[in-house]
Amino acid sequence: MRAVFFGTPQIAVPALRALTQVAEVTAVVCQPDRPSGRGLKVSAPPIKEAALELGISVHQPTKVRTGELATWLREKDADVALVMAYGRILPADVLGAPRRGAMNLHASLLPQYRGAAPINWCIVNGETQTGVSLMQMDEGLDTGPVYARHALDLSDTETGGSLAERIATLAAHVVRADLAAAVDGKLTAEPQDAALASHAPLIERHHLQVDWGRTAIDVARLIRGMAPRPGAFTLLNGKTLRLHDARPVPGPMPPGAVPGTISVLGKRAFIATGSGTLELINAQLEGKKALMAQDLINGRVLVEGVVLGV
RNA sequence: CGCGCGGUGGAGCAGCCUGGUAGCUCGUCGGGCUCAUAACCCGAAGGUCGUAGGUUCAAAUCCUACCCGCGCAA
Repeated sequence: MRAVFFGTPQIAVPALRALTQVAEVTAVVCQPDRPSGRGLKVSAPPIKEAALELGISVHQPTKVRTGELATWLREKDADVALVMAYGRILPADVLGAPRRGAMNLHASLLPQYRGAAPINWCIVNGETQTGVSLMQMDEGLDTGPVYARHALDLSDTETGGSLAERIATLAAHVVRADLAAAVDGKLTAEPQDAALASHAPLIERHHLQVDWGRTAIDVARLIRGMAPRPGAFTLLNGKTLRLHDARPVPGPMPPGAVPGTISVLGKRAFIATGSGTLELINAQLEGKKALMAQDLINGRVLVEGVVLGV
């Protein structure tokens, strides 16, 4: 089997490595090197690094719809294009270029959580299960027929980061277990039931700001699902306070506390919410490193009675 | 040259603007107190104030350069 891999970030690296075990990977396609980070230094996507290490040639088209990419891909004479977190919606001419088209590894149990950020949103929404789906790509957003779904149980301590690692590993397993059969036509792709579909949109900054009027459980899920990146946040005296870890604690709310109010008890910090109390475990003030609650208390970043969110 | 913040005993911070004795909350070690504690009291050790220059009688503090960490934005 000859394959071309499309992907960009770290999460797709294990799948690429797995693909090299079950197919001849003739090329890797990823997003161009871009200025990024502090100082806008140009940096290469993790998939590029991995591909070069594996001795595979890398293609980084700027545009995907000019027809050039489709022509390039046709010349590769591949049986399949395997796509995971490439970062661009591929047009029909590209999808149709390999003999068996393009297949996608998606980090959810489709048709749930179609879209850009299924890993984060499923934790934020308190799901107990998610997984990886292998599907035949069509022109829609994660709408193609599904060959296989592999499920994963979520604990109430799962974070976006920990789940991303598990998803990456599982995706690699799916490549080894199901890809060849799908390409050979031994697996049938079942159409998704659109009535059951849900959407996991690209995360924007307004999604990340905590609303202390929500319940402690909701806030904790938001923090966990967005940790460690992109990270939920609140405001502390007008500065950004990124929230890395927190958990709801049992017991009644302090009477009459305004949501967002901090109370310091010994070495621990508690925050009143719209319903229930949240213990802050780890947070980071802008310009500073991430600190445990005790350090924030010692340094008087967190003091009794301060209200978060303003 | 994208914008901004920071580097002070083991941890987190204050002090810097308005140069002149190293401060606070903890931790550690020793002693004491309490039926008990998210405790409390007494004492001790521990710091080239990121690095290198400069200004000055005197620099954590003012000036210059560099190194490192972080937030935002992409």
